Amino acid sequence: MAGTDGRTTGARYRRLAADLREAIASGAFGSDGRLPSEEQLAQQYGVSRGTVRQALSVLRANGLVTSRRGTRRVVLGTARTQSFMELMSFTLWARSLGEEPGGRTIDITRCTANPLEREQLGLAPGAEIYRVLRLRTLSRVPIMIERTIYVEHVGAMIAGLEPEAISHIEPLTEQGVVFADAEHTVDLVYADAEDAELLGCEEGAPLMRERRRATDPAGTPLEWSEDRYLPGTVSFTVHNSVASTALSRRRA
Amino acid sequence: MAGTDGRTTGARYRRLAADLREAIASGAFGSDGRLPSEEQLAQQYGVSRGTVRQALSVLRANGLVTSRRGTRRVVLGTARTQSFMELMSFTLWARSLGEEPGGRTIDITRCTANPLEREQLGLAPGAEIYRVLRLRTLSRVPIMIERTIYVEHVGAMIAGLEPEAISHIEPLTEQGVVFADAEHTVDLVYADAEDAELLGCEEGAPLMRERRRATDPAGTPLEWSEDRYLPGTVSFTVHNSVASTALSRRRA
DNA sequence: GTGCTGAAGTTGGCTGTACAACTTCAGCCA
DNA sequence: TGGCTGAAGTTGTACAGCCAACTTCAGCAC
Repeated sequence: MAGTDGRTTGARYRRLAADLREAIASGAFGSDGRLPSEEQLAQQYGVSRGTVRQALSVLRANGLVTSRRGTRRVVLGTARTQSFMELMSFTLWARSLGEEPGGRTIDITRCTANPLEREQLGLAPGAEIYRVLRLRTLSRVPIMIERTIYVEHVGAMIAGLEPEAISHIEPLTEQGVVFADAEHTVDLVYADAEDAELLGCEEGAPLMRERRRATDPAGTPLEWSEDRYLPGTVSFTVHNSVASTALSRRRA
Repeated sequence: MAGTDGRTTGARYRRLAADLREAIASGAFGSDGRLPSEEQLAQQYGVSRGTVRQALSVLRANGLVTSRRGTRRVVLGTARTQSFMELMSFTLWARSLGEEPGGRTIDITRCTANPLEREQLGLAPGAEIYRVLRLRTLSRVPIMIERTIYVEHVGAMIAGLEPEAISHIEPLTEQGVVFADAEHTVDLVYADAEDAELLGCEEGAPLMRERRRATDPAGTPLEWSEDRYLPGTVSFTVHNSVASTALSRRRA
């Protein structure tokens, strides 16, 4: 809880957003959930109305408050949306749940990217990539199988890690690799022989699949991953509104 | 394509965003995909830099462009994110794909909400709701089964429609019901007897489930729906970034 | 009581300004 | 060649102000 909340660094509007998020979670805005007016918040926190609006737009995008011309904002929910990194990193996510994350690297190889992989990572013919296969556990129970391909310079860092390393993304971050954007696609697939063996299910059993393409701040792809979860272990939730939608339903 | 693009009404930043979206889709920013600076766009369109930034933040949230201090923005992708209403309305969505949407209302009843339903819609004990069960088809092929509960005054409108009505949401919109926010949760479930009969699959077969809670601009819940899709018919895609994340992974 | 009207309150939209933080790149120096 | 430095360019953050659009509600007329 005290990781991102109550922060003392960074932009003012972000600190303010964190403050307000905490206030909402603690039920500080009464039973009707009406927030103070932007002007009142501005005076209260000693910032301009513009800064307040910036902070509130963050909460709005996260589905925490409404916004509607003519009336004060009201609390929509206290839904704790995870940070971007908690979504990228299985390890971070597990820890935020209070569970013990585990990982076993089954295989990691360096090879030339095939056409499909080149397209996913935006690479030129002949480019080298790393393929990584890992089994992920939560409190020692197998949950998910992760097939990731990394761009060469990132994969090289991964290859330098111990096979027992629980988190792959944390070391990357420490070495200056920055993940900035990702596109996630969720659908349903059936376990192949490898999935079945590693996850301990039957071949052909249904699995939830999350495919993810992540890029750095410049828009350069860094990794492309296909994760397969055992049924009943996770679900994915997304909030959207007329004001902002990053969600889409696709025909398979 | 020409539904939301090239608009001539609404806020300036929205029109500008639509313009820029179109320009990106048509590849107007060259092979490197570098956008003009905010200042240049402001002069070009005769608006202030603030308005340009508002427009660009929309594209940013949709994953169309990067944004990074110090450098110009670059095109990330042309991913067509759907409008909020296309996500809410199966009918609108199907039409945007060029497919023929169909719907058959199996059952619609008015009754007293049980505790679970009351919680979902934020109702007081004894409140009345409408339960609607529908089978949805795409080009006459069964795709999805939809179990929706509506708040009383909305359900009453639904109940007044013909059983053959393809779209339920469009009539609601015409009668002034406004959907503003929604929270979607995607996971995997197994078909019960009813699912199996209606969708033509076997009992116990895996299905993709999307649960959705939608509210009006004031934050009042309007509907709560549980949709079950046959495997291989749809997938859900969401873009997120360090700047904005409305997505979260939940432990089941 | 019912319904209308208008004032007050609130958020949305747009402009302008200023500075901070960061990236890029040319040019210089060793 | 290699690396450093500094200037120019660009986006991020914050402030202040103005008006429009909308909601709410008290007060009034009927």
